[in-house]
Amino acid sequence: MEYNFNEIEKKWRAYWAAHKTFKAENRSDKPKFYILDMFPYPSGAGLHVGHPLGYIASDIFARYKRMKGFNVLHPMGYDAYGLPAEQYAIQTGQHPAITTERNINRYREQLDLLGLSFDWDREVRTCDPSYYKWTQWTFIQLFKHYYDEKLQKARPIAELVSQFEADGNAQVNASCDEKTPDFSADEWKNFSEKEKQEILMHYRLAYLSDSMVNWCADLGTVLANDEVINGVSVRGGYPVERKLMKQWSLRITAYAERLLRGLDQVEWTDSLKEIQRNWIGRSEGASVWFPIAEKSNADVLPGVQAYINQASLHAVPAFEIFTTRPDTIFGVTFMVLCPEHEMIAQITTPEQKAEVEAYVTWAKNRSERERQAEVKKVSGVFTGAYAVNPLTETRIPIWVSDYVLAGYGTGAVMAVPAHDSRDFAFARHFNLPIRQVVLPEGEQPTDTDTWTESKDSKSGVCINSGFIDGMPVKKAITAVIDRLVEMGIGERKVNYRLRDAIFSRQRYWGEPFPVYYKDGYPCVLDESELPLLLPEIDTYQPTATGEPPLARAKNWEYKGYPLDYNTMPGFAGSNGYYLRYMDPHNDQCYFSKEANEYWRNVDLYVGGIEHATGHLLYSRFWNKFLHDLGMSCVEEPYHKLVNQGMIQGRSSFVYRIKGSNKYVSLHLKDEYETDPIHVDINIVDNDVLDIEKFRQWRPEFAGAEFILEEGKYICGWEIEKMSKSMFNVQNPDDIVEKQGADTLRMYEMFLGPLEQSKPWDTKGIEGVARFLKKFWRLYHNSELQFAVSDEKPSDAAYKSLHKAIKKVGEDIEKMAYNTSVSTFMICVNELTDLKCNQREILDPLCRLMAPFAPHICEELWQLLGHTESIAYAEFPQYEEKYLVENSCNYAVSFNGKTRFVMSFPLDMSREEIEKEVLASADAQKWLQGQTPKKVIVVPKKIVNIVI
RNA sequence: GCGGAUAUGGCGUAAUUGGUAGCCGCGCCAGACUUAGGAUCUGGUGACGAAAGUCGUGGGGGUUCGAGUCCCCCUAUCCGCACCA
Repeated sequence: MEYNFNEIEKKWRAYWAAHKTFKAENRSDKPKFYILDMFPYPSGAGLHVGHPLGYIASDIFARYKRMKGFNVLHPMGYDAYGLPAEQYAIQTGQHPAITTERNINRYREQLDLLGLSFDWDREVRTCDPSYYKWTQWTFIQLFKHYYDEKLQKARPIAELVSQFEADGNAQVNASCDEKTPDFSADEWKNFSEKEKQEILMHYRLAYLSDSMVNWCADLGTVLANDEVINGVSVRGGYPVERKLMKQWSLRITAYAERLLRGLDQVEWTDSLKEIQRNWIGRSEGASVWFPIAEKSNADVLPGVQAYINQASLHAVPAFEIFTTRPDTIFGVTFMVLCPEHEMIAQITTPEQKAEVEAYVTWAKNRSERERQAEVKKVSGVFTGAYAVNPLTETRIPIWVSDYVLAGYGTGAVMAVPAHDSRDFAFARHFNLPIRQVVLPEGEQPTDTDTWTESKDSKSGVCINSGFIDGMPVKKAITAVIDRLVEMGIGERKVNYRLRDAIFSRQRYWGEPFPVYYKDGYPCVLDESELPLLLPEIDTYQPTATGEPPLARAKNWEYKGYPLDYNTMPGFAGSNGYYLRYMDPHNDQCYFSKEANEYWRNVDLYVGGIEHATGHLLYSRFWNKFLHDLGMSCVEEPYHKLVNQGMIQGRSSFVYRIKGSNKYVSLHLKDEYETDPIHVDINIVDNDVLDIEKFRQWRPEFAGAEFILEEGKYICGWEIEKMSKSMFNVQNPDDIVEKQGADTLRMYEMFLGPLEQSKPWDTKGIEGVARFLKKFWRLYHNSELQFAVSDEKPSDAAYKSLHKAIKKVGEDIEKMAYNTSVSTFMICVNELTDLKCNQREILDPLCRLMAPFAPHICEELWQLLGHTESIAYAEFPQYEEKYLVENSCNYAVSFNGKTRFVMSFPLDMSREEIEKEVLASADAQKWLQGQTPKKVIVVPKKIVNIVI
């Protein structure tokens, strides 16, 4: 029989489905292996060849692990909530559930064509009530917990309440908002219920607060920081502005340290870990309180300590700054507040009031985009007020400028113009003093007036710095912090760039919050009320009064109290999906303890790098929280993570002569003025345009004329993103139809290293198709009848097979599948040349290739007489004895340049090899009578003769 | 600006980790079978050269008997972060 992939693939797809071949059991004596793909958002466009790249790679690994005797969990599902379905609903009025369902079905059809060994019985969809019940449930737990800094763990909020009742909050060491007030036990007891709730909100891990959010008017919703790039939304590219809104947030910052430390325990690429480290942005330094100077015009204010001691710091007007370089405090010549800083109004002098207000208004109204675009432009205004530098006891002016960010540290900085480029630029622009306090090694102090930029101060010794003069930077940092602590105005502090995750979206297509409002403060539903179903509404727009779409829902209330109008963000559902796969049908709990303790965490996670700061951070946080609750037994959810590269498109172009409907072939185009026009790659073969199809392609090309070269129209090409608009999309369905799924699988792997981006070459796949045909023919005679003999194979055949087993085995462990495919090609070429058709070779070869090309291998496996699926057959083991060589080809080089090759027995001594090489005619020719200065013989490798 | 990665034929890539650069495939060239080929099979294919040979892994230095691989400097491209105090 000819290799009929269509029939074979159809047959085995049906077989696997009918036999539930890839069903994973939660109890097994086998070791477990959990291999997960980042589940897709089912878009309306369907899959192109780039999407399955990771799925195929993980599938090969899953199939390999099964053959190695592991109980493999390899599930798939859908990240089904999200903006595109809702945007489409707004445009068409169609319910997003309907379009989502349709897209999922299409995805499933396409995925099924690829022979992926998923356990579909475990499928999850984030928009399914039986799934989002647990997303809502986790939200409720977050609401009911706070983070205990001492235990480094989430604890029930009730424990916090007991502490408040006993001692107030002075002794409490918990993650909370900056503005959390201090209170005693008595005060707590006298608070009203509403006041108590407001206090607790400062501690909850899911909390409602007025926060500065990224408001995207075009999408009608707020966005999390990772959903905004360069001041515009990641989805759609709409402008984003800062706005103060009451929103749910998740206190992910409480976990910053654990999120950072956990990175040391996982096998991710360094670049990905680095992205997360940057995003978390830990910096060590000091928090320092600068007192506001009293109404004194003196430049030097001795006795700061006495001034501070007059009252507790909080009574003296003062503001807090964060610095990583407390050692430069003697170089502080002014202070800068961000325009949003709440003390501005309080400290600004009457004379400066108008100017400051104008600046603040201007700065606040600028979009993020404008602000970021004009980073180099210096702007600011003097408040008229002064602070006291507590160490120099001098009076320093307080300015307002938008180069200080509200979102980082305290929104206020001590400016050290000599050693900070931004402070330097500001000082120069407004003519403020610059004072050098760090002297790099080997330099002499210079007049700061002559400087054109700030001086690096990473290392060196302190100068002009009072008691730390002469100290190296590192020592000075400690010394200054000690002094500040002593004075009662500072402390060591670690600061993070990471912000809490804004968790509300003013959208319809997402999980409703299990929250109602009683007397104006939020309460969570009882767990028994879950899931809180997403209600039906008439239209998916905000209301006339600007309320989110859920405000349109009828009876959207609980026991007469209004329910929350927001829904959760797109990333909510994906946070814990990997846990739910372990026990997807459990309606009593998120997942059972047994299932979790068996599957533990994901051993191999495959997906795109685009989730580096979103999903991968939130999901780790979510899991750590569930770990604190004693539910998820392993703290890091994804042990090994591989980011697959993108498959780029190879676009084809025709060149239209300007102002005409005439097209000139690639190599002649420079003789004309032309415009390149994208042309559908389906009407181009090997860069040759099918002229007739081009004329039919679109009405405007119907009358096209051509200037040909050698009778052909040659198209130009360029590597671009694979996208419909560039007409360079390859549809996997078409390839499966034309070449087969096994060919597609192997070709995707053959393109290059998994983690690299590489273009899709429409021609290259034919080489893989030819290879599979050749592979098939190994098992067949010239009449194409199945013909495998039981004769003893030759040594050469054994060697060829075992070379391949060794290499492929090593490659799979490294996921270096591109070299595996080429190894198969080499092996099949060799066996074909050897006319090998022996069972002892072809049976293991079939198993070796089964993870890559499962359909054809199942078919051959059956022809070989096996009755069980090859999916659980034993992966072949290589035996060293077939690979032993008794001679080696030594490359003989002169001064490092290879000249010829000589073969010697492996056990030949260096001396003998040297003698024989030098005696050979080839060597004599190159020596030309000279005596070699030195001869290097590396056994089993090379001979190098130095002359 | 900071951090990370990458750079090898016309193209995608490979190189036992310091030891014969270019495996495998595409493309290209030639041949076979064919009425025909955009099918199939066989052989060739880094550049220059008639050949002997010379040159050759982004560029420049270095270490070494020997460097695509190690070290230093530079260039280009991609990615992440970016007024982060």
